[in-house]
Amino acid sequence: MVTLTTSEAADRVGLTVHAVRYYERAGLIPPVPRTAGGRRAFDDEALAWLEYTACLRALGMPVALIRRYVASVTSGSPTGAIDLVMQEHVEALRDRRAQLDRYIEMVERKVAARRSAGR
Amino acid sequence: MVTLTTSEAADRVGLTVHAVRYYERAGLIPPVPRTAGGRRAFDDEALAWLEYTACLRALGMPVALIRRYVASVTSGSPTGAIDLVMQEHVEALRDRRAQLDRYIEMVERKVAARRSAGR
DNA sequence: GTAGAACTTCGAGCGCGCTCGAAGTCAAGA
DNA sequence: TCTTGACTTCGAGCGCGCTCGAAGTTCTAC
Repeated sequence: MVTLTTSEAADRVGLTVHAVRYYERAGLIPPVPRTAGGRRAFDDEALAWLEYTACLRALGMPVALIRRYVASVTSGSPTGAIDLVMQEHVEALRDRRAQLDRYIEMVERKVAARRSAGR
Repeated sequence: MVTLTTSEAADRVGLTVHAVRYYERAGLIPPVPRTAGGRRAFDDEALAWLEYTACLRALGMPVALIRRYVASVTSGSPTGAIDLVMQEHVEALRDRRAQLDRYIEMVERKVAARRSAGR
């Protein structure tokens, strides 16, 4: 089994080592397997979690919500409540996308107007 | 000329009065016209600025950048540099939208997978 | 065996973007 | 005129999400 060190994993997902450690400490990813010497050894699963969490953060999902999600999944909680939360997040993302479309158009018009007005 | 008070303007664009005052103080909007008593009286132009700035903030444009933009426009600076910055921001928005699309799909797959796996 | 790099934990600090409270001023209604 | 309440400035405080430094440990190369 190939494993990665903290810095390798951080590079892989585009985070700093500090951020990666913070993610584990803050419960944004499940505990990462360790070597005999106590160092993190990211296996495929740990890396997948890290990637997924990095994605959720990039989407603007709050740390507290990701923490709840991770806790729910790792505890094997049978309630579907957290999935509902995720579903809602996806809905919110769609809204945000639509809003983004409108905003892009608005900013473009502004820029174009200023350009045609001779700066 | 119809003008709005701070709280009316704030309601209109979905900000708090504190945030509106902060925006002016921080140079995110040009100085707002005042009544004889020193109170803000938002005319159409001031309101348009407020709406636009609120939009830019919602898009994630940093306060410092908006400040530069506002300073550039209000000073009538002839350089097109700030427009370039805005153009770059629009490009960044497009990238972000594309990323958002990918992420939405990714999260959806995850949610669907957990659902079909019986929670 | 030892130097040095890379890792570890812990806790403090920081930048952003507001947010709020204090203390005072202004405006509209009774 | 007086009350009520929304407005004003100013500066401090705060929550989030890292970020960094200190002090110590472990791994790797020589």
